[in-house]
Amino acid sequence: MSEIYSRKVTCQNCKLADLCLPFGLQQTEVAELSTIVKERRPLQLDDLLYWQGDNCQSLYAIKSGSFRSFITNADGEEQTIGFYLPGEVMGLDSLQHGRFTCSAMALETATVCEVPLSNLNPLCAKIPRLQNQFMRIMGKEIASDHDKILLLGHRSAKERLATFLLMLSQRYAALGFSSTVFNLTMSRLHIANFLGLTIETVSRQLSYLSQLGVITVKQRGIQINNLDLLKTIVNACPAHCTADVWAAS
Amino acid sequence: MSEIYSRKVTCQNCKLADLCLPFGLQQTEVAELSTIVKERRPLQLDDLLYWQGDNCQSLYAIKSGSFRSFITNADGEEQTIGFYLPGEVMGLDSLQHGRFTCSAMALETATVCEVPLSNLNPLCAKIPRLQNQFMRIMGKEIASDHDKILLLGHRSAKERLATFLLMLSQRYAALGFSSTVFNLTMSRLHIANFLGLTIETVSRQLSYLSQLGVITVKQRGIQINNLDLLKTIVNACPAHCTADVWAAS
DNA sequence: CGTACAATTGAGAATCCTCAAGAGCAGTGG
DNA sequence: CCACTGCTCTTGAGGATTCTCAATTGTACG
Repeated sequence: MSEIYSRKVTCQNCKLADLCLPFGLQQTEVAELSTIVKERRPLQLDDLLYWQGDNCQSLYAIKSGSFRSFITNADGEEQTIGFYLPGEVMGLDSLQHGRFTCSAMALETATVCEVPLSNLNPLCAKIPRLQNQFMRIMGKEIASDHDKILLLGHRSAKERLATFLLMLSQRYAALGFSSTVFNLTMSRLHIANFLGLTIETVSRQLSYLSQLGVITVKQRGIQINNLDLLKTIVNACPAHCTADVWAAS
Repeated sequence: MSEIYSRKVTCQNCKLADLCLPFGLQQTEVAELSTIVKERRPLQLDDLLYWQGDNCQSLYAIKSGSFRSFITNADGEEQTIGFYLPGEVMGLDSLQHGRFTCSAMALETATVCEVPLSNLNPLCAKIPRLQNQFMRIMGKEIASDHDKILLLGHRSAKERLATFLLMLSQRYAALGFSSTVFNLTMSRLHIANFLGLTIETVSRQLSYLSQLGVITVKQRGIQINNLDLLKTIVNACPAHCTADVWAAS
């Protein structure tokens, strides 16, 4: 571990560059961006990256590991808003008033690149390509949030689970990982909390998908056996469809 | 009508400036911004401002009226993502790939200011305050979407309706309109579609809130009689609470 | 090996949906 | 002015999905 962190890590040699702020930039521009990245910070499981209400000085790009963002309501209940994987940028919700509107917690050992806003803004003005990429990242966050709104507003428990797995699959694929075999870094409770379901319902739907043969579940381990069928369930499964209908296809 | 549109409309004399892109800018900067606003376009009920999949050349700031944004799925079903009021900017979801990921339709007679991206980006680089305000607007969109995710994932039908009305109330208040008396510009169907409910449930919950005396409903007309109680329902109403509990407070 | 925690499975209850009918309102035409 | 039509909205009854409560199983860790 220490060997990894002693080696100088820059945006130039980062494998995630194409998903992150450097995408589309020229070599010299990436180098310039790299100079403003303040710190590569390691975190452990359940470490808080930032807390709801904190003053936001920086955005955070995930270099490794995964995070959960959540809002704590007046009763102290945590309500999960989303999950973040490497290459994704966290903290964009704070740009409205300069304060984080949610908290971010590490789901496993993780590292983040801290990008101070006081440096990023001038650099965006100087490098139009960076400005464009930052816009793309914000647009992606908004489009992704719209997908979540669709998911929560218009899908049954079965579809929510299928969609959740498919989204993870696609995000892992974009990272160069397997799209069919991966480990969930979040607990059933976090999944349930995110999908607006109970852990029992999450467990039941996972069992159901497992019985169909679409996936194999072994604790946090997920294997997708039939990606096409999973997509079919995501797109067209009406609330009243039965197991038999889908088993037949 | 023609009289209004013949008069030169600029960002400088726009009453919504403080909610929109000009906020925080100096006089000369507002004037400069105003020159890139291409067109003030009037629309009628059910007119499409843009269509899902269209190439996005411009963002649209609402000057008057209201809009509904929605995604059409493979089966042709419309799924409402959100509602937009004057001073709000539409089209931010398209910044990821340059194409609109949803459609926008006028809920009533409306006018929008078209802001070409090809002009806005260079101007942001030139005017840091505009850059900052644009960031704030995008942050607001993201924070607002997070609120919707919370609403749909963690709230009962009763709370969803109460929250929906409270959010509208606050947005109207920000516009200088009454926060307690307003007309819904969207049908029950659109509300239901947005909240992930059926129109029957929406109607029932409105009746319920009406019986409690919290609101008075007359078709599209809404009057909030007890804003505090409405907020109480929004914040703390567990799924199993009964009418009596709330009537007592 | 025992404890603590996470996850699964089952049975009954509550919420919300589906289907159906009726009421209210706007617009049209006689 | 009134009846008719079409539409939106409301209200009711029964059914389906999901939640709640409870017990069991499985896994990790000391």
